[in-house]
Amino acid sequence: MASSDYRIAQLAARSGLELPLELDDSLSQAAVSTALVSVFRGKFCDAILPNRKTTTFKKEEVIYDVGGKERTFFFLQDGFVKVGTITSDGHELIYDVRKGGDVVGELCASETRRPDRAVALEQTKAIPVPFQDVMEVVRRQPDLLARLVDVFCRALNEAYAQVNTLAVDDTAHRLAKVLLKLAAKIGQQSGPEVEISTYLTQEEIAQMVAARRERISTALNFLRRKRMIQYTNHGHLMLNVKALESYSA
Amino acid sequence: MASSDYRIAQLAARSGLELPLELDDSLSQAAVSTALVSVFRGKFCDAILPNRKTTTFKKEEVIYDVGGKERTFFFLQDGFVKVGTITSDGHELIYDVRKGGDVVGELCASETRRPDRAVALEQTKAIPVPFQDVMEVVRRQPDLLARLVDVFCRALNEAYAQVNTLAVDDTAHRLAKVLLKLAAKIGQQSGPEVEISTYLTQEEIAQMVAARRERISTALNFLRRKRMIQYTNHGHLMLNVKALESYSA
DNA sequence: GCCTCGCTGTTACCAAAGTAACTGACTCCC
DNA sequence: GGGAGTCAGTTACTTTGGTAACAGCGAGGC
Repeated sequence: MASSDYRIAQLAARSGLELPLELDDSLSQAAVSTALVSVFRGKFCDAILPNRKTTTFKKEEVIYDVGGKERTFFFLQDGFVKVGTITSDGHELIYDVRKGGDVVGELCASETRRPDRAVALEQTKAIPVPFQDVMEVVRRQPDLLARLVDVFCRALNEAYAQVNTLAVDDTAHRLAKVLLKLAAKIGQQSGPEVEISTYLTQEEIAQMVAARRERISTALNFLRRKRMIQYTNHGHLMLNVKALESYSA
Repeated sequence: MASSDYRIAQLAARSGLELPLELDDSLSQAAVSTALVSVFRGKFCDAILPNRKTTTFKKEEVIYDVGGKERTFFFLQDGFVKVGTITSDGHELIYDVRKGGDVVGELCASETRRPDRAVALEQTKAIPVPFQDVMEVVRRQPDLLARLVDVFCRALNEAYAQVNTLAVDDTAHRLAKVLLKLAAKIGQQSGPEVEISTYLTQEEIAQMVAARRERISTALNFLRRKRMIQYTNHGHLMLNVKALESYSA
């Protein structure tokens, strides 16, 4: 049903038809998942971060890049970062978005050349820590082991979730899932909705969904007509999390 | 060039045309990547496995399933296992294939309900070890930490590689990459080629490639006509690794 | 103010992949 | 030896998504 709606919307877009703006009858309470918050906060930071210097990255600045050989984790203090790679055909592909309290760069644990890259979406403060130091701290304080394992395991889970959605969902459903992930990770409650306060271009969203920008434009409009999201031209996204969840399920 | 060949092959298949069986002029030496062999062999096994009992799983038997709540790793002694999940639309999706010396079930480290499943492709011997015991051993022998991290990090790398290929490659290229992965993981050198000795149906290969079985049939035939692979009806795959690598690059 | 540039929205067209349906070959079991 | 079941190969048709091209809009610089 939802799927065939979207198909009709696509056809309508092509044929220039205007769709009625149906009011969604589920006036839902948005709820932000706290699934992936700040796994490294607390003890880990206390143990590893004192006496290290913070680096500040400007918006758009590359924190580390594909092919990099320095084996360092970055503990994000503040700001937002996109983690992804450059595909063989030269396009950017975004795996994940992380924020203050998260770590990035963990893939250097087994590779000598980084397969991924991280770029600041906003001005971001991060503390670089050599991988060896991380291991050393964990060896000395074995109760931190669970935290370290958790970081990898969550990332792995999410990566598989992405494989799943790429394997079965169409663009609109993938987009809904990406928006929900953003809500959980960088969204802030704003009345009944969740707001994404950092501005993302459709191109960037397309890189997260793994689809062309044009499709994203159509799909965002579709979700907006369905009252699952709101946005204006260069404005912020406001998400109706409950509606998106029921759509993407 | 290679891509447009495949397109022509598809059109030919539709129109009933027969293509000339071009001889591939690169008489290459196959080389099996040893990237992912047996990370947990050696010290880890010595430390964790003595005095535990082996479980034997028959071909097709489920080792653990989606939704399972037991938090155990399985150390594979012998045999071949597929790791994957059941998608929301009820189809199986295969993430990975593992063999004696590898571990499966590592995702239980952060989830309470397993998101994945593992099924024996052949008769398989495995030693179940509660996650807590794994952590305990690592705490006691911190030099094993690197091994544990490596297991997760490699899996994460591979998962991202899968996201990449799903995002950019067509079916034939994804298939070539899956075959190379199989060669590296469960292949055995056989003269100039690499043989996949466990029999996989096209349906199973389709679940690894995330495409319909019919596409796989067409794509396998395409690769066979190009002399990149050999196989007979219920027979084993023989891979020309070098040719596949140059195709999938 | 005007102009450029980057972002969004939309279209017509084409290529890739899913769907459904059927055929033939082989295996296993009675 | 016959029949059922499973797997591979192929096709016609439909749906989805990528391609290319362009128009409108708004912000910022000159």
